[in-house]
Amino acid sequence: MPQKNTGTEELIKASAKRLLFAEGKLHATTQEIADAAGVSRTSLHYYFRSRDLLIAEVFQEAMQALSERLNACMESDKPFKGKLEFLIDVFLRDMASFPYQETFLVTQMNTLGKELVETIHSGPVKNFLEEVKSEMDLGNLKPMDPYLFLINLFSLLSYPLIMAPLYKQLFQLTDNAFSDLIGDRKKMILELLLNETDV
Amino acid sequence: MPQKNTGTEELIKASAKRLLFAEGKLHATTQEIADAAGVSRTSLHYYFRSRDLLIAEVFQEAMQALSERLNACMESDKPFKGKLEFLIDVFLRDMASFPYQETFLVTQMNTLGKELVETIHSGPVKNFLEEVKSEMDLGNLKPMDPYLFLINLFSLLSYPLIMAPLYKQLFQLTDNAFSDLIGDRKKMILELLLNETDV
DNA sequence: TTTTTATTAAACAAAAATGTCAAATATATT
DNA sequence: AATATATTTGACATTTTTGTTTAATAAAAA
Repeated sequence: MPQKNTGTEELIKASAKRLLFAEGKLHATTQEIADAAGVSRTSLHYYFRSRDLLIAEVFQEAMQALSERLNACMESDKPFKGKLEFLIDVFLRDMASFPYQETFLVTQMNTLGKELVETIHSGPVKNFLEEVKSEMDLGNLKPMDPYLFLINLFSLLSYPLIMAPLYKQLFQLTDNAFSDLIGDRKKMILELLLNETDV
Repeated sequence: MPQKNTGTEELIKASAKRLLFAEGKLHATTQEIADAAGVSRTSLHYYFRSRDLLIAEVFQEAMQALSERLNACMESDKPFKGKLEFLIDVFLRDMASFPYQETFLVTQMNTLGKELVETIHSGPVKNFLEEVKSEMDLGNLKPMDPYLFLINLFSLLSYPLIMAPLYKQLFQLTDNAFSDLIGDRKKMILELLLNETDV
């Protein structure tokens, strides 16, 4: 393992993430990853020993990052609606660059066991859920199980970007037509989830 | 290729679909598929010549089936709300048995080109979208681009089931707790999408 | 400059997955 | 029952992917 840091290790991980999360090549080979990083396949082994270890590391980092992103939004020092908007902004941006990240995580959890991740869970969710509950009591949100509110929120945020190729095909929409369609997703989501007419 | 029909060919396809769509093993090997079907790997080659051809056939069938399911719901002889409920029922049932079908389709479209599917598109969507528009004009639905209504609908239907393992982990929910949560999904979706309090 | 150390690469080895073929088994037909 | 045909299998071959080793290159330290 290297002691000096030339950035190659991070470059390889970043390239792997690009292939896996951005392009949706969920089983990119070591060769493809090395090519994407512009290094030889041997370097990949030098830094990570095996494909499995590289994938495991990428998985762990993605899981950790997701959890932290979630926490950062939910713990931010804002009123509820501000937190919500922050969360939407953050996750929409993330989905735009890495639409297949969640898909990767889930398929990994399916093929491998869940041993890898048993450490990870998002703490601040509970507090945020309390806030959601309060907002419902205040009549600002439709009353429902606060977990469902969150799941609905993430559904509306993520799914359209994950399944874009499928719906472009089924609905016969061009790339541009589709982009226009989901262009103001934030507004759409807020209108749907908040009990207001003007958000 | 066989002339008599002993069901083996269908059995192999069904087993492949179970692995791919139900268990989310998006790159099941020929051996795994053959094992799941209880036949030898050679039979798989006898019927499909190669893994690629088997996958292509499964892909095509799934795409076709999806499109037809969509059409059947949208063309059904019911008032709008009936169609909508029918569609929700059909797709929720489908998601319960094959949660990773859409994921498979999309990742295939990403790795392979889109040449395979250029024939497939859902015709009756356009008519249904007209109906959606009418309902909006009548004030029964929040006004928005009708395509967005559809995409929101599918998001709420599919995403929670696709990402179940991830959210169980992040929210620290048991299988039962999660099932309870999304138990009455239909009611939830209708409440969210329709401009009524009692659906 | 030489010596050490980190990094990369090319060649090779091993493993895993796919694909082929000839023979065996089962099924139907006469 | 004998023959023909459909189906399945086991053994082998090929290809693809992964992993290792050894030597070359580049960078830093002495």
